[in-house]
Amino acid sequence: MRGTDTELHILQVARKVFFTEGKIDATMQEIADAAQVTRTSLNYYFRSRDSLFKKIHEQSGLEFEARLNDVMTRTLPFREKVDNLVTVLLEQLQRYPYQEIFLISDFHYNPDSMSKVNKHSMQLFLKEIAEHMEKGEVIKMNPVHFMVNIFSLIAYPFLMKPLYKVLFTMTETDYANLLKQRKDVVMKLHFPE
Amino acid sequence: MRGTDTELHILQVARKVFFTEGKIDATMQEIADAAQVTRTSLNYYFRSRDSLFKKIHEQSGLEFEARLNDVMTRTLPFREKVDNLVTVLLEQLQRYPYQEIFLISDFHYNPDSMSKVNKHSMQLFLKEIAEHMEKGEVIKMNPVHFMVNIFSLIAYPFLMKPLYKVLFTMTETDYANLLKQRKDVVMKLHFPE
DNA sequence: CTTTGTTTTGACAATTTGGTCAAACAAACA
DNA sequence: TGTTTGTTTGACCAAATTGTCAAAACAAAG
Repeated sequence: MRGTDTELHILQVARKVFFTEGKIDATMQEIADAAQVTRTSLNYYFRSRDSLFKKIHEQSGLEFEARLNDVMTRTLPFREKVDNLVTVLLEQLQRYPYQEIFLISDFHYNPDSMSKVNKHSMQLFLKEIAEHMEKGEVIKMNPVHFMVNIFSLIAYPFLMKPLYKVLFTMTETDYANLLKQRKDVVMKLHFPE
Repeated sequence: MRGTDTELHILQVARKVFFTEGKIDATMQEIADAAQVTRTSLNYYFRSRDSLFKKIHEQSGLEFEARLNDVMTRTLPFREKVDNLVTVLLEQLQRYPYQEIFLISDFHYNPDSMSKVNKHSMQLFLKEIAEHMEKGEVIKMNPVHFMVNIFSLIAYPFLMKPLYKVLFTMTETDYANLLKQRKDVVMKLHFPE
């Protein structure tokens, strides 16, 4: 596989194994197999498992954060802004439903990994939410609750898919449809008719 | 330590390590230390790590499910019923915030572990929700969305506590207060004035 | 065709983890 | 007191996993 950028390829595959398939404790061998390289190659490109994981973790975190920042800081009518925010969330979770879980699990072993999160644009956005609540465009509540609501209502159904499919007796496509409707649910709950 | 019920003690400690502290891949040694017994004792009482985990998993699942069923089938005014449901959820997540996550992670390796979930009382409750929506007591939507909303709005903030504390720049007590307000948020969003 | 620097590979060592076992132990009992 | 029963322990082994290394394979440049 010379010539093609193996390093990038491995990163993408590993990311998929971890964050898409949710194989939280995938071994180097599993990742190597998935990427169709030998395990030794993994150590050649990335020193250790830890190093590989950290790289993916960080890269993914930054990427996601950048997209969120992007949406939150763009000048747009508030409702559209929230709409875009939800879209970004949906896309992200479609691709990497387990990323946040990893973040949280990892936290117990690297408690400082959170500290890098950029809080500034969130603070600005919270203020913006408050303003639009004043104007009556949005249901009134603590803006933090508003954000927590959006994240929760979108992310959790993705996480719990295996369980909820059974609990509510739904087929794969049923559940996929349900997920598609989530944006609508979120918007209707928070924006008064 | 004869006389005292070591087995039960170990179960409780292990459960705490797994589901409360979120140490998703705690080793036998870690659990042994936490329970202040030797690792060999763990194998004496429970054959293997797998067996120990399964026992906790199953026991916890049944316990939680029983509490949910209990609430959903009790005859009560609908609004109080939902109120109780949320209370049960809150208590459960207060104690074992990571239980559901384990369930999901585990799913990849034991896909059939979900099949035991009791779907009957959920189906009944979904019908009940629909009826009360007809009467206009609850915001109208697909009852499945209603349930997913409740679970999501309550559970996710518990899971994401480490991240959200940082993201929203909150102290421990600030966040604890936020969590206390979640029931109110859920109710206000779904029950019209 | 040879040289050069990079990539890939297989064999190996080190570590971690889970599980077994026989011996030691303590309490209950004959 | 000596025996039985259930519990605890430390010493082992086996399997899985990670990481290293030197040699081989390779592609491109000279």
